Amino acid sequence: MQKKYDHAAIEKKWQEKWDRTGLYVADIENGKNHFYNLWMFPYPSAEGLHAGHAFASTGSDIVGRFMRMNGKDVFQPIGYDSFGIHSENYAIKINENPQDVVKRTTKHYENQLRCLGHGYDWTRTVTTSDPDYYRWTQWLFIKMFEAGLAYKKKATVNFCPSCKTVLADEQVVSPKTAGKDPKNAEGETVSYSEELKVCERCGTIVEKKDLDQWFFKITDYADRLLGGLNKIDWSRRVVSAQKNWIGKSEGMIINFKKENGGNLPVFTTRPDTLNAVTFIAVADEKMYNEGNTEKIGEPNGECAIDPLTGKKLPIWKTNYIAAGYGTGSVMGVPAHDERDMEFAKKYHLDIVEKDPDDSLWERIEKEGWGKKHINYHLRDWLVSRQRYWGAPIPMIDCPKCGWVTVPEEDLPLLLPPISDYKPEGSGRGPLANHKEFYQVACPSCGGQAKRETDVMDTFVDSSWYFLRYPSVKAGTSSKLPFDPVISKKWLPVDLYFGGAEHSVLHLMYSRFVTMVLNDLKHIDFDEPFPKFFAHGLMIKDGSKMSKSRGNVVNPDDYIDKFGADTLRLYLAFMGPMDASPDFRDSGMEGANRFIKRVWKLFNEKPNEKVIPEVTSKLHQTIKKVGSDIGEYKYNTAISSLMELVNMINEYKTYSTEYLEALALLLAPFAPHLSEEAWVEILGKPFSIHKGKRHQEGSVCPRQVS
RNA sequence: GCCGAGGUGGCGGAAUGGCAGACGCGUAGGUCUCAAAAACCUAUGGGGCCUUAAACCUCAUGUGGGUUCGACUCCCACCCUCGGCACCA
Repeated sequence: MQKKYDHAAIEKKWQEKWDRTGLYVADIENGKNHFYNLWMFPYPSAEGLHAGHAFASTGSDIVGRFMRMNGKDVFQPIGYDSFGIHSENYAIKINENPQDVVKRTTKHYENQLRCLGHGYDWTRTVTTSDPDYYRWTQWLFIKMFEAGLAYKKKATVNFCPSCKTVLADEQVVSPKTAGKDPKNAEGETVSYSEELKVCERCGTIVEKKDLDQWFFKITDYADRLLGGLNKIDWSRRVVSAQKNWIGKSEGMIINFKKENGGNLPVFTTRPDTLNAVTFIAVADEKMYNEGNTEKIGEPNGECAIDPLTGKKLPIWKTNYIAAGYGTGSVMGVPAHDERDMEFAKKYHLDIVEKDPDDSLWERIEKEGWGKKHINYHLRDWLVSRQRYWGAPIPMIDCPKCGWVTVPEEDLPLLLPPISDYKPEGSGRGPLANHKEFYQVACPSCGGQAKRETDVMDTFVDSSWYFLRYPSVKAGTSSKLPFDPVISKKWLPVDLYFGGAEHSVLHLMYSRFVTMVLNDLKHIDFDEPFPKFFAHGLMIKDGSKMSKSRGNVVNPDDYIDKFGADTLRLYLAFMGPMDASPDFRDSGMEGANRFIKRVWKLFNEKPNEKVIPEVTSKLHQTIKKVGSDIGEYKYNTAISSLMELVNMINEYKTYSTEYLEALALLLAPFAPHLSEEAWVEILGKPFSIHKGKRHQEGSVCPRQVS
């Protein structure tokens, strides 16, 4: 009687042994053939990991296992993006302190991740809300400030009335992108319109406010961020999204002289159409109304002079010019611009039909009317938040010395435990109610000064975490954010695996921070992720799996019922990793059937029957599995394994050669089953995940010859 | 409007110039069983031909053209879906 495959016992057994023997602990100091395999760390939510996380993390784990078996020293770390509004909101909801909630949720995540059977190095984890981590986030802020790349400025910014904090431009999106029904400040759902600008997190329509805020000067790096895209191997849609966001336009700034003196500069990408200009349009913020596409305007009473003809050009105040872009004014050329045409028709302005003249580019510069200019859509990164659960900004405002950094030896600047941590929406963070926090002596002159009471956005925390993993060591506190020797060896990340939803958020901020740290000589590379793979988003019942839609699938139930190997196999078999798979229960049975069939195969009475057809199929399969993993097409790798298994069964050729190879090929996808077969049935030395040719004490004959 | 990805059975998907639909799900029939489940076997794109069977014919990869001995695949035009940007001058 053949024994049944007891997935629960077998998976538990190997997970414990892997952990006990440190199978996945990377040799950071001595490893030579390094492969830094990184998956975007999750933020620990109350609900725990859902099937989308399992899909993505399994996709990353398969590559890691494959590389390890091929002799790479794989470093595959994991951590938690535990600081920030998402964790804080949940704490508020259940009326607990975020510190306690995070302790619980990270533990839950760890358990879930372990149950999936991923090969993480649990000796080097990162938790962004841990003082030993965020002291270095504060260090980063100080470095930014010292380099002149952090500044506080009063500006018109986006404010979310529900989150009661300002947002970065990148966190303001269309309702479609947010994946939520748009809501007004009172939390009522409003009718959908693509024009609406909402908070990426909660879907609430953002407000404009004039507030004093901290920015990072990412615009200084606009051109490098754009240029760097050409030298990295990233999914095209992400490259495209970053290009669009940076939004480079090449043109000219032309200085029109006003009739009564003074200049009026305009930015244009079409100086060759200067010969058809008939008016000047300037932005008027009072007329500007979000989402209103009806063009309105009125003459401001002045005129500018056309440098070509000397004619007077009326200046109009309008709502169709964006104040924050270019110079906030444009030259109106109805003949070559639809919007100018629409405006000119409505207000009966002149329309001059003239062909564009390329020689104008040169002439305008020669005559001194204007000069070439490159404009970017990208704005500086707003990093301060009027919330509690984040890294305090390490800055002190002294009436005498101005803004002074907290001395590095005083880091971490601890986030004090307070009970009134809920946001008020007053434009100030909860720490602003705590004198004992903000009343400090100026580190420079010793006089009475005031500490900044805003905290940093969670995207600052995650902008550098990948630098920390290799240098961190459990149970030790650090003297540096990252060790220069270790970083030189292990960074940049060899393969970054994650979702495309962070295209212009985390993925751009990380590139920016890396470039800055490179300029400051802390690291010797300027692209953190030379290879990034964007997996698809998991779909359930036709829409993106998300908590707000209530269509999340908890992987735990499936692990209980079928085991992690079945779940992994099912997730990997659904389609190519960059597609968006639709989660269905029905397919799970098929994956489980395959696991059981393979188990049965390993338990057949061995024979040494070798059939050329099967051998040939085996070799094709070996080739295909390897190349498919390299392209993240696990579905076809698995289907070829299924074909192989079908053929072995058909011919009843249970030879050791076939079974060993099958176990090895299956190991990245179903690590527990293959380990059990390898060690317990085939009698091979632990562990299959070291790969056949790289096991201690076992030398492959092929390698000897 | 601009940039990017895509469109193939009932479903997920395979095939990137050479037998379209691999592999899997589902469905139908069968074996086993007192029965069911599980497992296994067989069939499974549409239409046609045929007493039966083997076989055969024909249509079919979003639409319309083209290149080629041969096109899901390459070229041109268009339609639709998804992602990003957008009164950005």
